[in-house]
Amino acid sequence: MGQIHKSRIIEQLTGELATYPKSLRRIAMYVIDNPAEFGMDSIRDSASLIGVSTNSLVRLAKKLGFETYHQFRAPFREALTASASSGDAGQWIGELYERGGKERARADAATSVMGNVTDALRQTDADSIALAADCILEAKKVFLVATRGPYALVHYFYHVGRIALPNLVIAPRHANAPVDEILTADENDVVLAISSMPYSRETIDACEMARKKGAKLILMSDSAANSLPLTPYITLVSPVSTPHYFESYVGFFALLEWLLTVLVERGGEDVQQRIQMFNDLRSDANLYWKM
Amino acid sequence: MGQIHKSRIIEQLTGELATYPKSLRRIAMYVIDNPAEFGMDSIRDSASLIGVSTNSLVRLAKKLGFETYHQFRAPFREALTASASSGDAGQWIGELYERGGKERARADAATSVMGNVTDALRQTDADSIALAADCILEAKKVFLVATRGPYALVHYFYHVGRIALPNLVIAPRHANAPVDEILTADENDVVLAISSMPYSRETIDACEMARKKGAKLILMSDSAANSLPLTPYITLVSPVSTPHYFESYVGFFALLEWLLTVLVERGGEDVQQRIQMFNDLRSDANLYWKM
DNA sequence: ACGTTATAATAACATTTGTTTTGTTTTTTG
DNA sequence: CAAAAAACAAAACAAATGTTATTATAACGT
Repeated sequence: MGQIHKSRIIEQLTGELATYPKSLRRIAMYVIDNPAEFGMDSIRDSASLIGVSTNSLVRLAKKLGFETYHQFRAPFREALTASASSGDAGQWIGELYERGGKERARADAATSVMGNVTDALRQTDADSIALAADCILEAKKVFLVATRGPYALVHYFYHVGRIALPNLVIAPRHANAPVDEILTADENDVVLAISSMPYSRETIDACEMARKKGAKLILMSDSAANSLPLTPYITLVSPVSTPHYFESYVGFFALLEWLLTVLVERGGEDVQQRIQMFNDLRSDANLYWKM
Repeated sequence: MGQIHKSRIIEQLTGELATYPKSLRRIAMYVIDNPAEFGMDSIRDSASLIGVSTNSLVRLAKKLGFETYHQFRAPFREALTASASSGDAGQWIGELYERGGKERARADAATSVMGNVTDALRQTDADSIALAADCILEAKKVFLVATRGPYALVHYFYHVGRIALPNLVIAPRHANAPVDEILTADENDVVLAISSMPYSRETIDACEMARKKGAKLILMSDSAANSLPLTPYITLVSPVSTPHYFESYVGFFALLEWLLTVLVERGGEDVQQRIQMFNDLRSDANLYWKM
């Protein structure tokens, strides 16, 4: 019951986000991206984390039709306890912790990495992936846009995906800016962009150009709310946070592999034949080591 | 982190349960059986649900060594938010599977991605990672070798790692074969190679050259046994198998992020300062999008 | 049985949390 | 540009939550 209400609230927030004034919008974005923390924290904690006053939270609750802030937060709390009761997939991590010492550090690292992967897979629904796959399969051209860290992800996607799809283009190539490639895009094309907050300006420029040209935008980001101004056709969300000094993209990587899987599936017989052909050609060309 | 503390507390409660007096025992049983509710509810709610007074809960907290009831409950709260974001991938996959048909294939994809990450982290012990990190930190130069799919992994490792380590070199560069770079390697250097069966001949050539020059070889592979002829100094193993037509490198990716984490940890203060400096320079240079 | 100690409930207290009020700033409208 | 309306933060207020003190009860040893 609570689950449903929670998702309905998030849906409403997402839809009405654009019409909200400054503070309420910041709250809505925070709630959309951090439903668990929002459910757990007190009104003061949430307010200070978001950077607004407490009664801004109360006003948003009233605006959404709730009598009190309590009623607004309640569905998020129920969702928390509901999700906690189901399976413990990562029990082995806890056992690691028991051993202490280096194993404990390993448990921390594993928790963080595993958490991002499972979160990415759980938050993304199969329909979004399927829709993205269909878009990509139907597109005339697919531009892959990313800079810095996520560029490696795009490279991987290109390397595997081009076997199935002859129409992939990595956007920043030939020492160009990404936007230079997107100039040739049109409404038959798809742009797949990967970036996390704070967004790379180059990537955003490319996304905006893509929308202007009428191409469909598939965005992989760590925040659904922050990406709304770009009006993506599909948004695939994965967390990137770690307890350390850099961001973790393993969640994105997992999503990309899932997307590749679905692409091959939906591509049908001929795609699978193409893959087989590639592999055959490679071993003929003495690309593999013989022991 | 919270997950782990929570399970330790529950373990303690379970063990000492028999020695507790009546009220404390009732509380302990309740907490063991209803950790989620206990984490969510207020002290009065829990007390009335259990049928004891509020300060019985406080006494139990003190008995367990906590300063306050808050500290006693905190791990359970953290575990709640943690499980909401990462806990029940298994359940979610199970639901997909129930639907049958195409949904079942998608469940398989998610299962295999998750499984590869889990196995990679579980099979690799912390000592190997720590040893690899020390080798890399002490090396004069570190050559990163990979071709095709894994090249994206090396690119990512380079992108993040060069912030901490100024001595990284991607081996296949300037349209060279990997082995061309390795020609300059010596016994003070380390070669980090990534490849899965069947091994890329180019990568293997580079590895053999590295050994001949006296450099230490760190190999990431899907098989420890098959890599033995290369006499690697350290072998990091992750499965790459999927039920589909291509290999999954998400396990390697997870291992690399773990290695990066340990590198930053062991690199100490100056490495962390370098990372901060990089980030500052980037935002100064208008590389990030302002909303 | 008696006194002592441990355990527990009640109630008083202090802190935190949610709500409402007030005044100021920002935005909108004429 | 000025007036009105909306949005907001700060602070006052009330309710809840957590903590401590007091008192009563149960368990234990001599």
